[in-house]
Amino acid sequence: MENINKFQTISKQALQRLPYYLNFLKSQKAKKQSNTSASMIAEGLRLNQVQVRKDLAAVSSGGRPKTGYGTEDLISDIEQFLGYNNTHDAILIGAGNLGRSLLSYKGFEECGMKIVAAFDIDKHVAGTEAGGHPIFPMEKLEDLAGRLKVKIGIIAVPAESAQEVCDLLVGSGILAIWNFAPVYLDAPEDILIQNENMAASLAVLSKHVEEKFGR
Amino acid sequence: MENINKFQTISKQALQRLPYYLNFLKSQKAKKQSNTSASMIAEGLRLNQVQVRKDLAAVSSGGRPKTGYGTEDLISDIEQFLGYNNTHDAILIGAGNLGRSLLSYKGFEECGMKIVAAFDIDKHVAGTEAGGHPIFPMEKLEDLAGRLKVKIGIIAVPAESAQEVCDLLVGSGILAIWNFAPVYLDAPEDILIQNENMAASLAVLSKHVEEKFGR
DNA sequence: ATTATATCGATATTTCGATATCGATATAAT
DNA sequence: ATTATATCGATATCGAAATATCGATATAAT
Repeated sequence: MENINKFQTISKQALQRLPYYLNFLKSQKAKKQSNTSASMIAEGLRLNQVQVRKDLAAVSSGGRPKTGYGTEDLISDIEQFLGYNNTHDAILIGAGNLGRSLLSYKGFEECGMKIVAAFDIDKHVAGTEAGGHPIFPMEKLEDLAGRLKVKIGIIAVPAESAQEVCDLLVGSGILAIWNFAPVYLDAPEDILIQNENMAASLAVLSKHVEEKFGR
Repeated sequence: MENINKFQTISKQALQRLPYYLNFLKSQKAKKQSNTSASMIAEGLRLNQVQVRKDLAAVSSGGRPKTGYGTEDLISDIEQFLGYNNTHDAILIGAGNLGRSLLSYKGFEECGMKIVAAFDIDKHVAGTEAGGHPIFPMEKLEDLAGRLKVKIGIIAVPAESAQEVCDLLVGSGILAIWNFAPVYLDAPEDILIQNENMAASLAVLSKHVEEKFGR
């Protein structure tokens, strides 16, 4: 059936659970489980049944009483919803330690993102390549990003230059930024900034250890 | 039902904002700003004033009307609170692409975490080193982790083996796990699992692009 | 000294996500 | 065919986090 409300809003939290469902569903498929219910996912991932059911309702309408969802159907509904099928191009800025490992990571494409070019301020780095991606000097960014109509930018530069790079990206027509620098980025409201801050995660970890273990 | 920790007076969300405050405060310090108010932080990070004030109240009591907080005092209060001062040892499992770049990342120590050893299932990898850290075979994990009294484990293995590694870590007395595998880990309730799932972040990004741009 | 004001810190309100409840229904069992 | 039940999906409730409001107070300006 058609999803009637195509502008249906799903919460960021729910969105972030979907990849976990996907992973679970794929393991179900590997086990030849042709049907999977919301309750099974909830149990496997130790989540609340209703929460899973609500999340799935936003993505698929193929659920049937007693049997649940067709495993493969649900997989493809989620992938469709997340846009894994039509790949978005991305550019990466900052080919240092982190940048290079992102460039050589092979898992992005199956999540619908393809890094098409990388840029670095360092003239010695520009001209080389990493993970099969060419690295260009920063001066080429605006022109290339515009011509390739790239919509996603990945910031892997040091904290000090992150805002500058952000401005450059916004100026080049980027719609979403994946920010690996540990700073808040100031950008227009319609630009999505997704922060991947290791320090923030670490804060949760070490606080827990402090509390459990005293210091 | 929910195990409320009475000593935990701060939410996970607030905890994750602290590193951003820290970064902002350090840039203030670099600008010779000896005092910083909650309102300044809120404006700089585009957050709600009250939210920042509440977060700060949980970590410091040095705020004064009209002047705000002493920049350096607040920095050290936050660092103290997050445990950046007394370093926790960690071990990393899985010296593949991702694992190796985590091993060579230099920023963890200033956040109070030090990777003391790495492990890998592959006999060819064990015996080598990465980022100045020795890599041991998996068999040595339990013994080493126990003797070194390590409390943090970092999982950087493929999805398939993540649960197995998790069990091993829990058995070795680990208190908190930083999980880079895109799977839900089943562990006792008092073990903290902090998931770092790139696919989840990507989901948010690409959904945004889909919505803004159509296909 | 008096006044104005920026900021803190406490309390109230709102918002939003998580959870509980319950009726509807497709399937399996009898 | 009838009945039992697992599951869906909708609605209601709950709770935590975000935000608004406001009084108290330290500092600066007059």
